[in-house]
Amino acid sequence: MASDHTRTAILAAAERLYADRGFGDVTLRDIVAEANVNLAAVNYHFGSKDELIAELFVTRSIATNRERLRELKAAEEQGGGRAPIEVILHALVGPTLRGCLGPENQRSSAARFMIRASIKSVPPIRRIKNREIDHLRKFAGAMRRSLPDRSDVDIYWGLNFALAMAHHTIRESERLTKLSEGKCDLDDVEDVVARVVSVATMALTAGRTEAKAPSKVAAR
Amino acid sequence: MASDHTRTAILAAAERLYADRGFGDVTLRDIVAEANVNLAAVNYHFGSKDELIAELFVTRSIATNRERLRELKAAEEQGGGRAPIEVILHALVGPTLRGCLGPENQRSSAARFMIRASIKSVPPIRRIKNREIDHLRKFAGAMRRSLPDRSDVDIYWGLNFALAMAHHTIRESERLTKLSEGKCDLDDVEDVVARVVSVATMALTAGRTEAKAPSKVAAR
DNA sequence: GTCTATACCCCGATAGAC
DNA sequence: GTCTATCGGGGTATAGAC
Repeated sequence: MASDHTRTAILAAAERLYADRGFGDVTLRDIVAEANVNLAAVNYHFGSKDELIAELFVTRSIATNRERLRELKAAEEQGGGRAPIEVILHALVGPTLRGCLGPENQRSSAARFMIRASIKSVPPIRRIKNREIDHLRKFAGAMRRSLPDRSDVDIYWGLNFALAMAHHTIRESERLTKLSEGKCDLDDVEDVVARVVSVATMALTAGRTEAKAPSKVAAR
Repeated sequence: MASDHTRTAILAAAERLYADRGFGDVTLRDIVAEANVNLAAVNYHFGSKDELIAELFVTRSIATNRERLRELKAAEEQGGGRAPIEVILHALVGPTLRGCLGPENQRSSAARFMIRASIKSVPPIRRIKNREIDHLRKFAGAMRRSLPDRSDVDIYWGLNFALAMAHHTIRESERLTKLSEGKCDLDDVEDVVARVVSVATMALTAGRTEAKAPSKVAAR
């Protein structure tokens, strides 16, 4: 209880510093100085630098996944076990986008930490992401129930593209702002969510893509 | 001439080792051992570990961008300065996907290096990517000419989503394979290209997204 | 169980001789 | 251009104090 003051102080200091300066530029010595604890305490409580990062990541990650499933479950219950595809996609990408985007000046250090994590992807984070497959399978199942005529392959590609748009937009938000000279407003989170959901829905509902066509288009 | 044998040997060894084991797990000492050169030679020729990685990345990156522009130019000339949107998108994502995907067993170490680079994104690589904005602007221009009725904002979002799908599919190809239990065939590159182009085209040509709608859907 | 002091080893970088 | 030697600093491991 009072005893994990050290542990908590390390987590708080680490999250703040990582959010501000990234993983590579923050040393454990920086963190322990900020938290006013001893260097060895990090290894005692977390085992290694990577596992400290992992701990921060999972905490936030679990919260997002819980919110995703909450929205998904609510939607399927309301629809009698079969939700509209837009609503499923909304549950999939909404929590993630809402957790990382939004007005810059009010972005929590937790949010900025998650953006860094999206970009850098150190080993422990990839490990955790790979364990997320079971979580994604639940969405694949809901999508299959929503679109029973669609092939599994199309479902998976739709899921992949939805996540692609959400994560890439977070990862490269700075570049998109620069490229569009500010015309793309990344602070309007609900607009971004709507755009991603809209495109992903089209991908999943449009007449079969004639994917196998050679399409030698523009091949010199 | 004979003098840059050292330089070349370092580049070759570095690319191979980074492709196999990633940036974090390969030390300069590993590289110089593989290349049979002296440790200090790396800093003499490249300045730092990061700049060595950057050199490898730009070489490959420039080749891809050249191919992209070649396809774009050919398409616009053929269409009298105005190419179909599918063809523009094909020129945008085709070279990148072709350079990183394909049958696993025939993937060059250059290709595997670029996949690592897509995932890890060390500082020098992000620096280079930010310089790519001018390159992307050329595609935005072509897209605007192709779809003159579309707003700039929609053009930029379409461009963003096209790149998102391409890069995310490369980054997370392993996860998609696992998730779909092999049903999504990432070795069939032209199929992947066709899928990305198809979805991005829909995103850009479908009736205006009613993006600003609050869309309180599923909000508990 | 917690926390501290300290030492270890390896990494990237550099200086200076050749 | 190339090499040897070395430096500062990073993460990690351990021994022991509370």
